Amino acid sequence: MSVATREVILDAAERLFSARGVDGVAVRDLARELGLTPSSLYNHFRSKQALYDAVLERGLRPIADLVAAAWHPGTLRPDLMRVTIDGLVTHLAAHPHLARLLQRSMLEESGSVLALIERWVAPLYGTGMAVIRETAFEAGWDAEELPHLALGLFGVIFAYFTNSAFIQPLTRSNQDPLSPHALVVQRRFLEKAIYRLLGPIHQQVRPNGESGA
Amino acid sequence: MSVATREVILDAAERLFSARGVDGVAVRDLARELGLTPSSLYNHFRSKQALYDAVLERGLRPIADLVAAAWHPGTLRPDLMRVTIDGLVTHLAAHPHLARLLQRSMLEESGSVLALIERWVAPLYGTGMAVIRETAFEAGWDAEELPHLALGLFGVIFAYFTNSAFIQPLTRSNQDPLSPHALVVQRRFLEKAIYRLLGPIHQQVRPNGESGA
Amino acid sequence: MSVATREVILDAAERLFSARGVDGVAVRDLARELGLTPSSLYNHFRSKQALYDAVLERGLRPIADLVAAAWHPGTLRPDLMRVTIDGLVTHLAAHPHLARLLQRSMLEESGSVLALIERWVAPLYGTGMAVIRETAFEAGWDAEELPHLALGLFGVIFAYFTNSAFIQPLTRSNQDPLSPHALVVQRRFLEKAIYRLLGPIHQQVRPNGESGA
Amino acid sequence: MSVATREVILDAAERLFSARGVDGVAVRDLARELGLTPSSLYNHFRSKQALYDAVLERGLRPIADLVAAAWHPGTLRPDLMRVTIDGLVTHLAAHPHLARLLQRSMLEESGSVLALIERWVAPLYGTGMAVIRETAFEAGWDAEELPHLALGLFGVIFAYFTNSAFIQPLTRSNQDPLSPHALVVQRRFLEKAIYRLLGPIHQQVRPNGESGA
DNA sequence: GATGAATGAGGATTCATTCAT
DNA sequence: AATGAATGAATCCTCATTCAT
Repeated sequence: MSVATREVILDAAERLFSARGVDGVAVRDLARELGLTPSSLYNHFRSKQALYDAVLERGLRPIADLVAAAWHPGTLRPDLMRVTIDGLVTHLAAHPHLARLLQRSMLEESGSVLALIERWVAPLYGTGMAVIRETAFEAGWDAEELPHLALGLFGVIFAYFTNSAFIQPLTRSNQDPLSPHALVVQRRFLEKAIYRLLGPIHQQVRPNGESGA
Repeated sequence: MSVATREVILDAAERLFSARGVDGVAVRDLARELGLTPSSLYNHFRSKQALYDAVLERGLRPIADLVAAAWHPGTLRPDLMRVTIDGLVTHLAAHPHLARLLQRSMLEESGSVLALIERWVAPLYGTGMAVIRETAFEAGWDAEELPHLALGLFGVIFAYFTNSAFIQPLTRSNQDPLSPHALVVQRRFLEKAIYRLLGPIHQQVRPNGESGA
Repeated sequence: MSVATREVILDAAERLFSARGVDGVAVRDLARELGLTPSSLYNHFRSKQALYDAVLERGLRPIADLVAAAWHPGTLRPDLMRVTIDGLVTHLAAHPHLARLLQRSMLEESGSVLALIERWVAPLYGTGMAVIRETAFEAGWDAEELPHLALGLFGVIFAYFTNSAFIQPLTRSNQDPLSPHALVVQRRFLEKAIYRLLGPIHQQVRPNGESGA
Repeated sequence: MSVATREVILDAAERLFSARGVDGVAVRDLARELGLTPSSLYNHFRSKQALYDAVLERGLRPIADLVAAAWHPGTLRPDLMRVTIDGLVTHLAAHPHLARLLQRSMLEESGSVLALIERWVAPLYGTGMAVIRETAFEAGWDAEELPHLALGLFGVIFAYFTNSAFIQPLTRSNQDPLSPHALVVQRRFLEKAIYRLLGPIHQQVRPNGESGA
């Protein structure tokens, strides 16, 4: 029973934190959302910060796992990449608050987030870089460009989920950015985009006119 | 004198707001940083919110201008794109807090940010979409993919400046992500990446095996 | 079994209350110290206040008894005094928290402490005054000085146990103020001091130069 | 003006803290007593603890000064002792809360009080011990008894002011323990008592029968 | 322009206590 | 006897803002 309650609390917290930030959510609000008093909440989590940590951990661990699964020591097959991307999109769509939560935490500067770096993002970044390192050279990237490429890929992949809710009012279409169709398009877009960024150059023409051959 | 003071205040506010968010910065902190009392600050700005608006306006207007300049009604020359990217990178590097400030504001949900959308990001998004619309079709993108592409491009371009400070501790190199050399690399990376995403497909092979013709 | 549990609880409560005061000890702390939950504690004591009362009663009753034993209606033999002092020192040394607990309760102003006054300290004070009254006149004290003398004696006798823990860091010696030797010295000191204060003046010279004769 | 306000606040705080302890006084109560809101109080003192520290400092410094004045390097004239005692009684009577405040602080265990020990009580204790050391030997005290004597003297001197308010309901007389007459008596009592404890033994008979010669 | 003082509206957290199990 | 969950009342403190000087 306890674990269920915990999950319910984490759900609400994830939703509110991702929407308004940790500081933007009063424990009172969270409690009201749960039909509890603030004091009762403190019987489940020692502090708002601890609750935030738990939310981050629960949300980020699957992402880290997902990315980690893409890396099989020795053999990195390119088709694994697509599977990973697909999994990622599916996960982010299933947990619509996650991307914003992650971006928020990356903007914070509290000591707790530094711990988060160590625990969750570091392995994620490490794996990502390993994947990139094995693919990027024959895709025409220089060694010193790799960290930039990594951040760029992060941007391409996450920006949609992080910012589409914000952008939506600007587009004429009133489409839900997480509708099945929108997700199909996003998945297709991501595959194409990442292939262009990480795939072999073949006869691709470099922007500054050098031929890829 | 007044205008100089105003700029000094805006500088400090931009730095603090980008680092800790609007809610994370107490007027007290800001005043202390400026060697003033909170009361004195109110001689310059009617409210904290007004100060935040001014910071956003001062920071975002050049970006909007920059992008707007890339769009000459009728003729969209591809070389303008590179100039625009260059200008953008230069501007973001010169105002290292801007990207974080923008991302923060895109995550907020206050009514004031909705106003911001109308005033700054909407034209920016409009222009961006116009540019994309003229380039993307012969680059092999479908119409319904364009909004996804727009967000993706936003991600590629801004992610470096938004998150590099966060990522830096993870990389072994103790390089300043805003050092001249790092900026050269980022500029080069961005040009290549955007060309890959927006340039003509020529004989590029599509990821799912369809020929580009 | 019940009585043993009760004693264990009272022991812990006495220790914590004397160290941090009633308000300074959360029921939670007390429970944790006992390996219980706060709720469980309430199976043993109706309220924190009731627990405090019990602690005071258990701690102060022996003192009251001790002092009461010194007074045999009619004959108050001076050697009984020394026995009483000895017993008091022994008791305070055996219950190192008692003196602080008593001093704390004398500083409080809650209604409950007023009840405590009636029940425990009043007879103690009464007996003490009776003893003093029978001894002090031929020791050279005036009638109106007697209450002052009573408080002075209380101070001499209890100050060591109340404050030695606080003073100890100031003394160079790292001696435990409750070590057997320290107690021997304290006992000797107290006997001498009380004899000087309550003993016959004989040829003692008064401070202002009047001869005692 | 500011300094006056500060004094007013410290006065009220001293009164309340001494009566109910730091934890027993809500900032709200203190503010109400001053005709302020709690927030306003925080414009004058950074925290309740800082206010408490200031109260202790203001209250204890004169005592430390007083005792320090009794010690003239080299010559310690016994008549200075009486002057010191007189001054102490006068000061404690003029600041009726001080003794309770001091006793309270000696019972606390917070880190702040440890700092207090270093700053105020340590020199006080040092000077006291120096005085005692020069007087006590020919008064018949052994070296190892001196710390006990010091605490005993502390008890004799302070107990009246610390506990008289508590004891008063027990005495029949409804006399104010701080009335001028009561203070005269207390002063006389203290002089006699201290002379008995610290004066030369002459032909005094030791309690255990040893002759003083 | 600058500032000290005041304040109302929160906001996180603690705590003693209850009650159903 | 023990306990997990719930809670109302407090408590300390922060903060944006105002206003008289």
